[in-house]
Parts: sequence; C-alpha cells; structure tokens
Amino acid sequence: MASEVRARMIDGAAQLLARQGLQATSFSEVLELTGAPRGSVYHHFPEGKDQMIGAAVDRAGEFLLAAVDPGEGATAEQVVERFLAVWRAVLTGSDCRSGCAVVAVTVATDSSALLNHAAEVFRSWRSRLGELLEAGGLSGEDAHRFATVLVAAVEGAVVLSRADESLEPFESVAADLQVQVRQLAGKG
Amino acid sequence: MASEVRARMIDGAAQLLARQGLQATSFSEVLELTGAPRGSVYHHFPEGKDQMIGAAVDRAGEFLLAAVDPGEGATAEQVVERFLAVWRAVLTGSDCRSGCAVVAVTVATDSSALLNHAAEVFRSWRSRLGELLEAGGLSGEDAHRFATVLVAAVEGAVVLSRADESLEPFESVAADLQVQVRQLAGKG
DNA sequence: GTCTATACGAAGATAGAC
DNA sequence: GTCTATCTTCGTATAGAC
Repeated sequence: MASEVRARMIDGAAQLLARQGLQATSFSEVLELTGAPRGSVYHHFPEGKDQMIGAAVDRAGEFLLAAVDPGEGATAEQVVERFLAVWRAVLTGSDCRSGCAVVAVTVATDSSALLNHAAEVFRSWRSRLGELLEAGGLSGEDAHRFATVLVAAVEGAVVLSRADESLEPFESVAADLQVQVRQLAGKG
Repeated sequence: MASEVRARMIDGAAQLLARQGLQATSFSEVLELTGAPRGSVYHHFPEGKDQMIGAAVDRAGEFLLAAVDPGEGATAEQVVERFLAVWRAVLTGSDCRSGCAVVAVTVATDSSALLNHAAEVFRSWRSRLGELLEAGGLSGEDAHRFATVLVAAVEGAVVLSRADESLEPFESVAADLQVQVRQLAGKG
C-alpha cells in the first residue's frame, strides 16, 4: 500500500529529528533507516522535504497525545506522571541521545509553514493537558497555566539531559513538577 | 588585531545559532554578517566549523552569566527577574525569531565535543543561579533545585514562543516562575 | 509506484599566491 | 593575515524509463 511506505518514512523522519536534528534528517537517512525505495520520495512528498518534516512534526504531536491519554478518572498527579513517563522513556530508551522532534524543528527552521506545524503541536499539548488536569481536579485556571509550565519545563529538561548525557536534569525537573501539581491539587 | 576578527566571528556565529540554528550557521553566513575576511576562517579556526561553534556556545554561556550577575544584595525574586529579563529581551528584540544558541546546538549535533560545551554551559548557569538564589534568601537545597527548573522552564518557554511567534508562552511561564520563587522565599 | 541518472547548489575544507 | 581558486561531498530536486 502506498500510504504504508509513506507512514514508515514519516515515522523514520520523526525519529531522526528527535535524535539528530533537522539537518541530519535528509532523504538519504530516512531511506536508509526505513528501507523505503528511493523512487517514492517525491511520489509521496511532491512538495519536498518540508512536507515530510511537517508530517513528522504532526506525527510526533499525535503520538504524544495518544500516549498521554488516560483511562477514565485520572488525577492531576497521574496526568503529570503520564506525561513525564513518555519523555523519560524517550531518554532512557536512547541513552539520552534522543529528544523532541518538534523542538528540533522549531529551533532549526525559517519556514513559517513548519513553525506553524510546531506551534499547533505545542498548542494541542497545552490544551489537552489543561483539559486532563482540570478533569483531574485542578481549577480551570490552574490547569491551563500549569499545563504550559509543564510542557515548557519538560521540553527544556529533555534538552538539558541530552546535553548532559544524563537523566539527572530531567529527573530533577520531574520531581519538582510533581511537587507543584500536588500543591495545586491540595489547595482545591 | 587577530583576536578582534575572531571575536566578531564568534559573536556572529552565536547570533546566527540563536536565530537560525546550526545548519544555517555556515561560514558564508558568518562572514556575511560580520564582514570578516574569508581568508581568516581557517586561520582563526584551524579545526573547522565545530571549533567555531564550540566557541560560540561558550560565548553565549558567558554572556548570560555576565548579564544575570547582580549587584550586591539581590533577592531571590530579583535574580529570577533578571534571568527572565535577559530572555525576554532576546525574544522581544527579534520578534520571537531568536532563541538560545546552546539549545540550537544541543538538539542538532552528534559531536560529543559540542555536547560537552553545551553541558558545561548549562551546568554553569544552574550552578551560578543556585548560588545567587541562595544568597538571595533561599535554602541551599531549594536554591539549587529551583535553579534547574528555572533554566529548563525558560529554555522550553523560549522554544514555545519561537514556534508560536508570540510572547504569550514565555510570559505565562515567567509569571508562574515568579510565583514559585515567591513561595520559596516566603517559607524561609 | 518505483527505478536510474543527473542537474544544481551549498557547505566544509585545502592549496598556494600575495 | 588574507586572498582566490578549487576539490570533494552531500542534499534537494527533476527527468524520463520501466
């Protein structure tokens, strides 16, 4: 199926972005990683590289939304723990060499189309986490304010851990965020 | 003077990194931005591009340390405000198109030498902010834990604001960090 | 849908003159 | 210290066959 090769390329691009950044996410690398046929590049992405990168950013966004979605009745603390668990897994599963594909694109592109993809992903994360935190017991105001801090702090912590080649910065920030959400939940 | 051209190139590279990322920070771009003579590239950086980038990362690190250094007797709140002010200025002075050079390198390189430069810069920021926060009234434990969150959250917020082409994510995170430091200062 | 071949430009790096 | 010229490699993109 056509879309199967396309999907593999998008997933591969997202992985490469997270691990090596935008520059290293070339068609050659994606083809090598996925085993996709070279001839299908411009068949599946007639608008070229930015189209593939944009799709990879969207994919990374959807992946996190799916991973963070709890069953019924998650507390705010559990929502935070779930979000942290996703990123902890990214770091531990790669010896801290992998990070966030969306951040990698955001800091390395001039294309306003790609920036819009990234902005939309971040907005969707903040929005969904805000909803889940509110459903988990926080006030609407606290929930949406804290969701923004949560996304920013975790993204920053992932960068720090990649630089440090160590989980320590991430875990330090993670512990602090858990304390914060407990405080907010306790005051309600 | 030889080192004057070299210093201009390093400053220019740091600016380009912050604004356009590692890929776009080519020798050609640096020469165009700084007006440095093309012939001096491998005179000043015999080890090539990574040497220039590493120097630019170090430079960005030192710049922030200098900018955040207060006069005598700054409170913890003032230390936080000062750190935030530096990054707010970076964003407002560039229509949110500029971010952090160190982050840009961290997410875009495989070189462990460059990662070490970045890690050392982040470590120096956390360490110095921790000292200043402790001098500003926080307990030693609170100071160093909060310094890490501060760096991570602000770096993440700068990325979010670049993607969003808006100061809103940054200011939302900034407000939250100020509330946090006030709480920590109040409990002491 | 996939292939090969190739055009085109950019970037890093080197050589040798001045 | 700086210059021009050049080499090599690589990445994007296109053309046209199968």
